[in-house]
Amino acid sequence: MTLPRKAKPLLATAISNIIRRIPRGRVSTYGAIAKAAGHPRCARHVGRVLRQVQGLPWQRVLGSGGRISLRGESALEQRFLLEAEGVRFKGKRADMKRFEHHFRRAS
DNA sequence: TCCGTGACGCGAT
DNA sequence: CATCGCGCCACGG
Repeated sequence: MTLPRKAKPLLATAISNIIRRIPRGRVSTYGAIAKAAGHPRCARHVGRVLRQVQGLPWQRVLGSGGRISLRGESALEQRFLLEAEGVRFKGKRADMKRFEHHFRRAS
């Protein structure tokens, strides 16, 4: 039976799982996460997922180039948390050369 | 179903 | 470096 099984792509789940793979002391970007999750054009959704889903290492997700996308105090907290786990910054951006996490095909 | 809304990204100015 | 504009796309009202 050609079951029109919707099997929702569950973008939120895919994205959440990817984010959970970022190890302590390393970071990634919205775009890279969307891509690794199999939804290369859904960078904007990564942010939404981070707000909805609790328990994710949200502080390890940065904007392109290692920039913090949050504003105000949240931005300060994110930077504080990252530096606390060893991530170093160069001006306003994290040193991606050394701290960006590169996802692999099959975890 | 249509419409506004983003924790975005990137090129142009 | 700071801004702007536009494409992108799942969600919720």
